[in-house]
Amino acid sequence: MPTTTAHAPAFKVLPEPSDLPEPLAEPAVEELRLEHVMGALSDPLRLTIVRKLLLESEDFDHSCGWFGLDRPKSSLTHHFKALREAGVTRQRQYGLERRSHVRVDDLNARFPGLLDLVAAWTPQA
Amino acid sequence: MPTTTAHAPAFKVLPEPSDLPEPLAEPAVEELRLEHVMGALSDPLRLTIVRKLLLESEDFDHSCGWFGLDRPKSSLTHHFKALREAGVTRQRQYGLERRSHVRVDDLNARFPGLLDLVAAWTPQA
DNA sequence: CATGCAGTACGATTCAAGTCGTACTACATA
DNA sequence: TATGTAGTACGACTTGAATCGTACTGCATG
Repeated sequence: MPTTTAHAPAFKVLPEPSDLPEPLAEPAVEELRLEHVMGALSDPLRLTIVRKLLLESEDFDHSCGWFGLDRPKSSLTHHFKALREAGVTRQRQYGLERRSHVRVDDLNARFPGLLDLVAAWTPQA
Repeated sequence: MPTTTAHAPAFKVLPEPSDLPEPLAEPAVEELRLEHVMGALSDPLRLTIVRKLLLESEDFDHSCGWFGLDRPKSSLTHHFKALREAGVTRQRQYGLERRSHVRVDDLNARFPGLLDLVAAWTPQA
């Protein structure tokens, strides 16, 4: 509690269950819908993102700069949000960066085999 | 076989490789694209159609009336066309009816496991 | 404190998709 | 030949997605 700094309303003093930042808003496992996941994965850029995470992530989260995608930042925000809202990726805020990883366990539990298809995907010639 | 009915301009005298009508235009197996298939399967009505074909078709083609979908005919045309153009279904013209079936072998060859996900899908509560 | 950096927020534009009504074709059959 | 049937074709409308520029926030570091 700050002594009496008139404006400051104690931003995030909730006890954290782990040392990781809280994930951004996302559907719970049981809320995952095949049609939404399919919709998220019907875009080549998003397939590229998810595949790269699956094949090269080495179990780390990655900021959207890591992907080396040649698109304006606001476009990337749009696509990463689409993936998160469909439940394909989880995003956490690490200071300045918002890092993503694929919800592998959740997706394998609900849609077994789906991620294998994404990993095997190759962009159009 | 009519003997010599004056007007008849012999509509389909091409030699048929089998006794089935020719399929309507569709992508070849090697042209199937995951993003297009995903896009076709990102719609609940189309998931309903494909799942019903997978679970209840008994290896027969089915006209679009068979599905009992409560939508205008022109909407159904739209969705069956979307499925066919993505390569999910094959359509053949049987006289008046245009019957559909899922391209099970092609899809299993290119995207193994995908149809299992569709078969396990259930519409939103 | 000024600059740079990672990313969001907002708004504009463009384009595709879903939805449907109406009109039409082609065939079957009463 | 008139009616019904299974479906397409076309056009209109509406909604959502993709695209991007610009402005902004919050933090780090010179």
